[in-house]
Amino acid sequence: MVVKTTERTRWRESRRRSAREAIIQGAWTLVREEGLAALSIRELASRVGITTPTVYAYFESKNAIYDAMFGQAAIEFRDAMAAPHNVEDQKELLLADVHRFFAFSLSDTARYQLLFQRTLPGFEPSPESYAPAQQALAGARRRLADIGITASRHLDLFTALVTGLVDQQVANDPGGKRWSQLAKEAVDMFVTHCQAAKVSKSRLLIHPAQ
Amino acid sequence: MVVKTTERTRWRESRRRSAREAIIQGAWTLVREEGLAALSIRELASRVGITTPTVYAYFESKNAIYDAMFGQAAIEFRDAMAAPHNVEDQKELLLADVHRFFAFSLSDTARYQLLFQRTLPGFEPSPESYAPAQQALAGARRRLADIGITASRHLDLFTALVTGLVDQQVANDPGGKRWSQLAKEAVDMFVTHCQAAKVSKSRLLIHPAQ
DNA sequence: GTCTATAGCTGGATAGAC
DNA sequence: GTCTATCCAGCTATAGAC
Repeated sequence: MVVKTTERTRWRESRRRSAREAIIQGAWTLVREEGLAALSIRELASRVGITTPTVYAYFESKNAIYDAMFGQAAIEFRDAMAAPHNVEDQKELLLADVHRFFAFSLSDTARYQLLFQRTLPGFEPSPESYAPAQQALAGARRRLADIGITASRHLDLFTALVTGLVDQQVANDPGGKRWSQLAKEAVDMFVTHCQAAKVSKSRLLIHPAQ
Repeated sequence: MVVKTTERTRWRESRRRSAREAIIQGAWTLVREEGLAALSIRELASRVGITTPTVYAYFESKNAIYDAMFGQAAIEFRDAMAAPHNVEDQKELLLADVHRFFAFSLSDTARYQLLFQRTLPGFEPSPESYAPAQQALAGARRRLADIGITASRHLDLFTALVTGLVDQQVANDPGGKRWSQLAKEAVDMFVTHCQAAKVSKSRLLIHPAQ
């Protein structure tokens, strides 16, 4: 009861800023501790210091909470990837982006799971929540185009390579760098391959009979 | 009631072979239809034509059912990957393995999810169930060694690349071949890269002073 | 807006008769 | 081994008082 009182005091303080924000924050700490799928309205309310009906005063359903979390995470992702770099070389920029993706993913694996793995049964993000993530992917496409990689199959190969590395890292060695340390080698391999493909293609254009 | 009767008839027939087998089969059809996490003992029992206590006569818990499914899937995986090939070239063999992995994964995405994605909260396969999968991974390691790729970082790069491609395919285009058609290009890229790394390393050995 | 109280459901698992 | 009946816990969500 005493504990409840301090929680409610905290609640009233945070209300001055935003009640929705406070609930979302509680949801994040909960899923970080107990897993993304373990979000429970009761547990969430109890931790934030309110009751379940109050949660429903701010969100119409549990999936609405997931959607708000997704929207927040997508904005964080876009902003993290859009921050300016202090290198010039185009290939270095691409590698820096990959490192950023690793850092973003590993700094909060629950967020990573929500954003990039379709693991919540029955949940689909709303278009509004999804939009910022699409902007970030468009940025990646631009980065590749800047070094002359535009073929759609190469974009697909790149996403598969990078998400494959990050997935392995998150799933099998979340605190280490067994796969993240392969980022540079992987980007080198990929860029070399794409440029070689381009050269052989231009040779074909010069000597079409070959 | 009439329906129940026919289900129980089917049950008695299947009992002659193996009760556990019949329950596992029902579990597979259930998770294929409703998702891996949606396995429910009640629903499972109802579909197979028995009651929940009967299920507990054959499996001590729900996770024991998952474990039996995992063990069966791991054996199927090992056998699928170990079947003989009818090509000779070592690089072709590696590519054939990748194609087999795609085919195996896409032919049953629930099975893929159980075997290769850690998505069930609280479930860990027992060592006995896991063993066949390890044998298959050892086969992949041997295949890479046959073409001179032995560096552990290259094994990690290879698994990340292949699982990345398969993950994208399973998650975003399960009926198509948007990523599976990149298998050959990806394997070429990877093998070329590893062999180039080897050449430059041997050069360093010949001229250690650079 | 926030509470108490509870509806209504589904889940895993078990007791005990047969 | 298989059933009926049930326990107990958890969940989302809501009714209605204040």
